[in-house]
Amino acid sequence: MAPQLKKVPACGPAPEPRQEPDLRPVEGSDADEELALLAKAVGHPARVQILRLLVRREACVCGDIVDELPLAQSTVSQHLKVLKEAGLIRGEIDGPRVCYCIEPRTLRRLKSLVGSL
Amino acid sequence: MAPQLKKVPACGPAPEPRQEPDLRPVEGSDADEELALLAKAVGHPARVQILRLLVRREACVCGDIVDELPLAQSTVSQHLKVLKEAGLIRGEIDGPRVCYCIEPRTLRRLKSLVGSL
DNA sequence: CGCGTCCATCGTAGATAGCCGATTCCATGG
DNA sequence: CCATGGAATCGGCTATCTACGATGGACGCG
Repeated sequence: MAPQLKKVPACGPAPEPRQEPDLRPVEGSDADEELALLAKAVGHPARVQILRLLVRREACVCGDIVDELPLAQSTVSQHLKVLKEAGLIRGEIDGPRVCYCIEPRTLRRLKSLVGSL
Repeated sequence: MAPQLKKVPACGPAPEPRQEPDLRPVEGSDADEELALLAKAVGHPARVQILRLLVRREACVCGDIVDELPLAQSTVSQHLKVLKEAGLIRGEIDGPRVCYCIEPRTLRRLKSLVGSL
């Protein structure tokens, strides 16, 4: 049959199954800046909700996020942009839609930085 | 005369040596809100620096924080207020000075919430 | 008492964040 | 080709953040 005619979600849940140790330091002014940047991105309930959505579903949802949140489409799009700029999520064009998924590396990085406190 | 003339730092490093498990859930809309609030408080480099300072020194520093940061005293005071309102630090009056220290419970809570992502 | 120290708060100004409706962009489907 | 629908961006408004100097209150010392 066709190679894939199903809903292959464009951005897979695990493009890197083996976890690199992430050599960057968790302290120092650079790390402080990085932690502040990531924390700021997480520092809004809607964005936490989006992150949770994307973590929960291994697959990446697209505009379903808009339906899930009590916010206008444009507002959700802005929150997605913030998360994307922080490197916490990734968006890929999947045909007519856009597919978002978490960036596990950055999420792990955030956990490391918070854990270092 | 003076009950204690030693430099007892007013807020000890461990007022609760045994760690309660913290029964609150790490998911749900309440948890999302809580995580967003804490993350927002951490979402500034100066505040990350302050937290690091207070974690590093088990003892609580007071206005030394001002000397440590390249900011005006009033600005530092505001950052301290933000952290205090988030419950991440605690301030106690220690004679003529004010003594700040981290609130280990809240910090642990933050780690739990971030870890749940 | 009067002074100096330490810290919080006030007032202000500029920047940023959050929200929305309206518009634009763009890949598909007809 | 144009039409459609999902998504990003624009414009504008309000609210919050960040920073600072200045003011004010609490405390200990001389």
